[in-house]
Amino acid sequence: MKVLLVEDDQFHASYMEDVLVETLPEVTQIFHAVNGQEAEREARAMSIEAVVMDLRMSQCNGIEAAQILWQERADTRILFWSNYADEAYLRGISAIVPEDSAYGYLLKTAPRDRLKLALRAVLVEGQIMVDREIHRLQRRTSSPRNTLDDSEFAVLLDLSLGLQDRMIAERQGMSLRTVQNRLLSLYDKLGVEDVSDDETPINKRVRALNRALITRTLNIETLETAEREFERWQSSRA
Amino acid sequence: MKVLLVEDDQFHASYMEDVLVETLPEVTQIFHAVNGQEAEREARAMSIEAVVMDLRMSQCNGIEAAQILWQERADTRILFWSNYADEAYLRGISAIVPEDSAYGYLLKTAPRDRLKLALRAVLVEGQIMVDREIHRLQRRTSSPRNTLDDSEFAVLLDLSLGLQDRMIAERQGMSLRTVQNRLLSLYDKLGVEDVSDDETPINKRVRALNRALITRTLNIETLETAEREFERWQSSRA
DNA sequence: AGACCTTATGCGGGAACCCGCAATGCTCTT
DNA sequence: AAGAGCATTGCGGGTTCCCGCATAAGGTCT
Repeated sequence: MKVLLVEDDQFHASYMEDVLVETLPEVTQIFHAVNGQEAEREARAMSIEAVVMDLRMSQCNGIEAAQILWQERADTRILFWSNYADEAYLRGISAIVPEDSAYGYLLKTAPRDRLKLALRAVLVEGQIMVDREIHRLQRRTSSPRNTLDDSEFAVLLDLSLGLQDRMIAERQGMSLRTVQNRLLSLYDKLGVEDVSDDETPINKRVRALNRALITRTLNIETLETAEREFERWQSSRA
Repeated sequence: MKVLLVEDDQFHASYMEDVLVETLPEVTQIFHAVNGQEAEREARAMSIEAVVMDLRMSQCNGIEAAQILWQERADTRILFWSNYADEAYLRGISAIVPEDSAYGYLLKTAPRDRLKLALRAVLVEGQIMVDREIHRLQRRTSSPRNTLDDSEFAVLLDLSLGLQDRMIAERQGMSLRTVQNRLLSLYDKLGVEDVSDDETPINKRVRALNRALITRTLNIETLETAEREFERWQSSRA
């Protein structure tokens, strides 16, 4: 089995390589890439079917890279391996994972044993495996039922790009007023108060983006990805 | 000399420890911390005068930790050591560095030789040293003269918190209209177009925050820090 | 079936925002 | 000293935003 390791931190890369050879005797070759473009080239040239992917890299981020890999062959098995337990990453991944593909999401702070287990489960057995830390995070209830549903999240993405209500409505196929209702529930779930302590009114749109970032519902990579998707959508109609 | 190493990634920590003992025979003891609170305690208990500090950590971030250390003893020598060349970090540091303190900013991708040099220059010789990669970034000219001056940056921070014009004016001691002028130049420098390609008007405030994040003028840690500062400011008047 | 709840949508108004126009005051040059 | 240039501030108007109120459609429970 050939494995592609996409990781721009040399220490983490060599650690992972070490664990790979120790854990999986099935592995015959390990290829390297330090960003998304390289990963794409390598995977195509070497017909890779198992990948370990860092999420935060310079250039193209891990989620977009994974999307390209899965477009080319949907049965690619990918273990995402990240420093951060951002809800944004998990949402990004579940938005692009093909029907019955194998993938996993593990934190870099996971102990060696759990890493070994995840490597075998995902890359060899083709299972789906998500680090408990991350799963727990998704179900958190810091404020009452603050889990965003898909349409709310889509509106949040559009908002974060700076789109106005009218454009969001057009893009989401909603009426103007519905978009505004979504925004209302977004403000609620993100904990956007209409006034701060000291009777200071705030700009809710900006505040919503701020809160989404601080709670890790969004992160900067998400914004970049959303931007590119918006441009594609915009050019695909005219 | 006692050195405190603040770093939550074990690989990077052991690498740094390795380089430290190899490079600086002056070092007698190396203490460890994995976040800002620990760093504060250790530094106080051990009367530390030289620190190597990661910037992105869970809990308290590196810049706030440094601020506390410098408040307790202004002659502490700190080498910041980060994965990311965000302008936001550099601004955050230069905003809190005391008069003639020694500090440095180095990327983790820097080669071992440059790291050794920086360690000696900052921790032993008390010089100031900023990685060329970062310095270059600060002077970038992707769009014409897009370097924000201090007052523009302050307004950007307030905007990113979701403050309205009136409140920004009060906090910055400007008139309402002046704040709006600052916003105008912010929109200009951040490349906020009034319309996208396809005649799609946008929400400039949100767009400004979006652009600031994508260009790394701000990052999420900056937002968190700004939030705490705003709360302090707000409670210190009433 | 009828009461009830949730969701989508329309309407209207008050507040905030964006920004052109213009007046004032400061600095710098000639 | 006069004029050019820039920052600061006020005013006014057009637009967007936020949201209460009201209506309609569709689902659920008794």
